[in-house]
Amino acid sequence: MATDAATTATRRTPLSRDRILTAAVALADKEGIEALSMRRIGHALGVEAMSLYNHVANKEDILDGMFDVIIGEIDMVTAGSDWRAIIRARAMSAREVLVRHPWAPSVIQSRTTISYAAMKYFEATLAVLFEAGFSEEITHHAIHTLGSRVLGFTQELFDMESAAPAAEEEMMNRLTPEDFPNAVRMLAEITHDKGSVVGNGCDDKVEFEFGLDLVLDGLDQLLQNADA
Amino acid sequence: MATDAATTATRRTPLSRDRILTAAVALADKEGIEALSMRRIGHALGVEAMSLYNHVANKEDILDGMFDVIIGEIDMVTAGSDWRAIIRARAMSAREVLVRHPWAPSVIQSRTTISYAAMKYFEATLAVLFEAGFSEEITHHAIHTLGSRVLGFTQELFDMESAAPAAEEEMMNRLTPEDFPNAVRMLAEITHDKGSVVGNGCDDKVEFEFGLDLVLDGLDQLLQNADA
DNA sequence: ACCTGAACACCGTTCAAGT
DNA sequence: ACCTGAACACCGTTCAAGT
Repeated sequence: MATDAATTATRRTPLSRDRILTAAVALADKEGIEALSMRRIGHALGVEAMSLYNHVANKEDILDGMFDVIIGEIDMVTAGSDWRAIIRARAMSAREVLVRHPWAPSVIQSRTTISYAAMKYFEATLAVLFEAGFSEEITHHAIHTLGSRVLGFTQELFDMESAAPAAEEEMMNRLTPEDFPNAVRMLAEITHDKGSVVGNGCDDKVEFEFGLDLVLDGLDQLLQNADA
Repeated sequence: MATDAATTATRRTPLSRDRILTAAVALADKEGIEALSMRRIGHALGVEAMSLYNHVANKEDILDGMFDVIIGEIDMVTAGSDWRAIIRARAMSAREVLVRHPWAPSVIQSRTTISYAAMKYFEATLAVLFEAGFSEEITHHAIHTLGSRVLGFTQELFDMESAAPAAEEEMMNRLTPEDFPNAVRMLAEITHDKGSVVGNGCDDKVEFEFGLDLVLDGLDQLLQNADA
């Protein structure tokens, strides 16, 4: 209701990236991801589809933005004395966000680049694990295992080699020690065996086995306890 | 090269569901899932797109079939004395299949119905767990946790309530004790709290927490060992 | 019985033209 | 600076018409 000089034209709120993303998320929530088209997003905003291109690069750009909206909805709790409670609370919050937006897993899975917001999300999780005293190696394993559990992240998301070289370079340039101290710490320690399926120094098979064995160990323990 | 009376017309092999699925999988492997169109599948088979509709219902039907192809490629090992080795070998095989077909996770995630082949795959895993002596309850948890780890299965795949009522009924009718003794055993035991997010008697939040805590327990153990 | 030409209702995206 | 009409190259799908 506040009307300053810049927003006198209330008849039609000017388009913006944020408004487009908000409309896109609302449309996907209500009608499903298969109903999300440039034409229908435009319609929801009272505008033609082509107008969207003045504020977003293309549809992929919108999907990237929707991913960021999702990440922004996760409650990144920091309170709590032990690492476990913090990680658990964040994971439960992430799960709740995905339940709210059933289209999110498939959108996340289809992303080929990792955004700044996503990197920040991981940085924040790494910080908790390092703070707890986990080694670089175990932290690396843990982030893979938790990632696949919480957000359905797969190796593809971090397969930098499949990304455009320019995008990879840009990403690496943003990965400064000031901004991402924990990510840099982890990357510096993990061995770089470039022959593996995924790039980025991760041997996807090793990571998969780590998580699988963690689960199998847990199940085995339950079996032993039941027998006793 | 064997030419019996039935296959003299070698010039153009007649279309069939299998040939279409094989072509679709090959196309997705080579060009990516976004290149998979009815027109391009037809082109690969030297046929117009409309001809495909004589052998498959629609594109969704093709995607369903591709899921079955994927399942068929998993090596369902039965050899091995202990349950753990068997489950582990199957999971590793499933992972290998997904690496070979990078489009598979997104296709799996987008399926709304569960096929007979998929049900058989789960039945075979349930059999191993029951044989090992796991209770119905733990087996239920385990199948959820392993499912989300191995094939990226999410709750949606088993959300029968979101499926068409007719499809749900058909699925239930096929779930006979003769054909699916272990699935029936598990379903009979799990509590039916219909108010939950997913139907089918599963409380998705409980399943998520079970798997998450299994992982957190394992990580905590690693931390204790490192400190000692 | 199986294949297809033409058509319909959609897509994402570009670009010159409007204000 | 921002929006749009018209156009292009695609989609999935139907259906009457061909063989």
